[in-house]
Amino acid sequence: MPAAAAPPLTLRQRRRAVATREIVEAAERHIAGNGPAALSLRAVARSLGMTVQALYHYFPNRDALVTVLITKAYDDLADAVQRAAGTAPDDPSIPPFVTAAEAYRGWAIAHPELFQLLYGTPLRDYAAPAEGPTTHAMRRMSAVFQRLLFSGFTESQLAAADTRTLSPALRAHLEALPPDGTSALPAPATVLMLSGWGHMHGLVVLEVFGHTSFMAGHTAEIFRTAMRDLLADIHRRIPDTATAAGRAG
Amino acid sequence: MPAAAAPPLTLRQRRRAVATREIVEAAERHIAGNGPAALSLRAVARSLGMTVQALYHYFPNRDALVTVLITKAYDDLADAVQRAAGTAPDDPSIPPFVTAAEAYRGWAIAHPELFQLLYGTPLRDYAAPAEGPTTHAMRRMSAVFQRLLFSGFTESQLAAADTRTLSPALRAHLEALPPDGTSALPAPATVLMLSGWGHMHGLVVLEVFGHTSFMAGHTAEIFRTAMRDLLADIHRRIPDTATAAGRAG
DNA sequence: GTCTATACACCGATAGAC
DNA sequence: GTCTATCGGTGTATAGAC
Repeated sequence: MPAAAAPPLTLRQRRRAVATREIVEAAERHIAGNGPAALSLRAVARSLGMTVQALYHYFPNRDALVTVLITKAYDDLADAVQRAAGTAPDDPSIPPFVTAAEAYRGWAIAHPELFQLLYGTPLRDYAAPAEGPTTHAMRRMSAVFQRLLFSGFTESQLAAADTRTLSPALRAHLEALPPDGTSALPAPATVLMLSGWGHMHGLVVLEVFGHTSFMAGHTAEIFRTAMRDLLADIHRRIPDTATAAGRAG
Repeated sequence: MPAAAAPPLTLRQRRRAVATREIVEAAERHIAGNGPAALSLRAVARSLGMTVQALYHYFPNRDALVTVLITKAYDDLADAVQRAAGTAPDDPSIPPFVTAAEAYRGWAIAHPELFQLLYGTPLRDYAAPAEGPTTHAMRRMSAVFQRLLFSGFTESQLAAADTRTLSPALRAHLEALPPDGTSALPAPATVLMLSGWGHMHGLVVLEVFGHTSFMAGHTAEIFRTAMRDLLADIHRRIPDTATAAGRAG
């Protein structure tokens, strides 16, 4: 064989990458079918026609696989939100923020078990790696929503947003946070966004976890209504200035 | 359920009731220490110094125990909210609704594992009995919040609340719901309450499940601020009797 | 890299002796 | 009512053959 380095290591690595991907996909299928709590290396191996021990060659333990799955799910969700935020809605009367929020809800409903993996009861005996890549996906979503909620307002407008008086400690804490978007957000705006995040997330969580079954097929309409109101309420709390385009209507 | 006037119990029945109560309490301790997913009859038996088979004499299977635990947790939570709603706040500037919402949050933080049992990922292989007593506790909380949000407004005011236009189907569905409080709620008010429930619940869920750790010790203040704003936003959407016109912005 | 085999823990549930 | 014994299943993880 020609000694000239056609790197066999690369081939190896590629085979390994393919196998790893297949394992992850099988794990996702298993979660989708049986819920996050039922995830086990045995089950994944079974569904691939392998034995458990083969998997240990790709993942040192169950936690490593779970970490990959959580990271991927966070990224999928952030992708869905970001994509929706960049797509012009069919109905021009629907604000882009509402479209993005509906993408959040839509992803959760389309992948309820993955959503549970992210936002449900933490997995037993699973310790998430500190400061993992989940933070990265969170920041991406945060940046998107930040833009959709606050673009068009100046920093001084946002700083004057009508939240209740914030304690100096809270204000200091908020202003010391690393910025998610391009620039740091004034403390009142951060509070508004946090509250709005809770609002959006809460409605989705209640629905996905089955606590709004009495609302039958009307949850989409309620969600849209709530998100439009949320947006309006946040904007109402941001004062107009002479130069700012009027938003009321 | 409170030990109100009950028919005389035989000694056997009383012993059995005591034993049952001890089992439930042990199960609660185990959940509090290890999370809902770790609940098993074996573990409970161990912590009581019994064998598993003894437990089967009190509960036909694991699901029966879980159902009792869930029911009790719902009732505890509803009790906490109801009690707070009936207590005058120390600070008169805090609306009773905010006090009740803080009781909801407080209970969740004090009993995070029980809160997970109620609102987290559904337990694997557990099928909740249809229309169980959980509905009862939900109705109680609903009635409390309904009163705290809407008392002082007439039904016609509530009917004119400024939600976006609701589809006839949704409106019909909402008005056909069995009333939680003393009287049926007009459709727009129900939408506002549902949205508010999601808002409150979402902030609590994010905190209890560890997604707001970056807010350190400031979550209480943020929650209070958000709940005051929530209340104000709902009230702003309910027209005054004098001027029944909707507001534009 | 993948296999068999194994060790050791856990679980729900049942049968039958006392 | 409580016990021992047992069945059949889950899981994580390791050792060693090929």
